[in-house]
Amino acid sequence: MSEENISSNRPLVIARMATAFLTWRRYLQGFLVPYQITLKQAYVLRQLVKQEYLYPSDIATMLYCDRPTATVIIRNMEKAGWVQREKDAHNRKFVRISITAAGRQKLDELQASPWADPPFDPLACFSEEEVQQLEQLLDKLNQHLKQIR
Amino acid sequence: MSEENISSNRPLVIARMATAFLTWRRYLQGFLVPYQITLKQAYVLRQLVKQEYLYPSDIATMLYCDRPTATVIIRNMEKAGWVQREKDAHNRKFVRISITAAGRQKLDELQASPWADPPFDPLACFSEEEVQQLEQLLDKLNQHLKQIR
DNA sequence: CACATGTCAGAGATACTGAGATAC
DNA sequence: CGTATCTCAGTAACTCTGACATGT
Repeated sequence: MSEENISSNRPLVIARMATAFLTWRRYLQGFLVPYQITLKQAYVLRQLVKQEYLYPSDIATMLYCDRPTATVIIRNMEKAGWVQREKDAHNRKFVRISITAAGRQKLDELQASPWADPPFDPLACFSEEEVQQLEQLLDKLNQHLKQIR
Repeated sequence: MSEENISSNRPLVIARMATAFLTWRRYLQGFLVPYQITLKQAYVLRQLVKQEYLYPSDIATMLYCDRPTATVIIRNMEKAGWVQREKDAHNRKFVRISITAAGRQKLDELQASPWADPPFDPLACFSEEEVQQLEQLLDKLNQHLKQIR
């Protein structure tokens, strides 16, 4: 998106974040093409290895999507055999999503790909100080944007 | 996307830009729901009033998508009656996309909605100086990311 | 009952690949 | 001929709305 792109009049700043984000996303996605997996799915796998299990609503939060959307994404991953779902015995209105052996194997493949360690460093143009500056500004922004919810 | 979200290991910075961007996009999209138009479509309309006509490849660049994707988006807008396509008389391999009367009317409606002038200012948390800092950092980043192409 | 979690159905916009027609 | 623009077909993932079943 060249300039104001998706956003409204004033916040060209957000448009620039969009450009950077989308560029980076496309770059990473390119590495995953041979592996028949999407970025979101790969991200979920990466989280599941650390967590033992997650609830669908956790995944929705992580992926920044609605719960019905998360259901679809989880279903696609279940079809691929990477995750499984089980009723939570302690609270039966919850469902535990956990990674399978096939899912672990898939993630291992991915970890050996450039996706896990991209040859291009997006922050190479910055000094350490600038990185911290940017981080702080973005944190402040996201904190502010929480009011939107 | 809560934290590293869609991105790879190191660049949590980009993940934060994703969060901000997606939050803002969802916020704006919400205003457009009653109008039966998407953000991308509204953005294209806004550009077309200024430009008299655009080529599909221009639109692809603006929307940060491939040309086939732009074709689909343009087709959807043509179905809705907001744009029309004509062969470029000077260079017949080009197609001119221009806004119709119905498209102008639609955009007029939108301009009266909060989409055109959102009540929430995403940058209200920043001083003028910080806004400029952020802009500069983002420009630098995008400049750097151009090497990816 | 209220509330939250998860699912389903359905629709639609988006995104990509691969191929091909057309024009320069 | 080589290149660029645009389109089409087909596929698939994502996204949302609205409704609903279930469990606390």
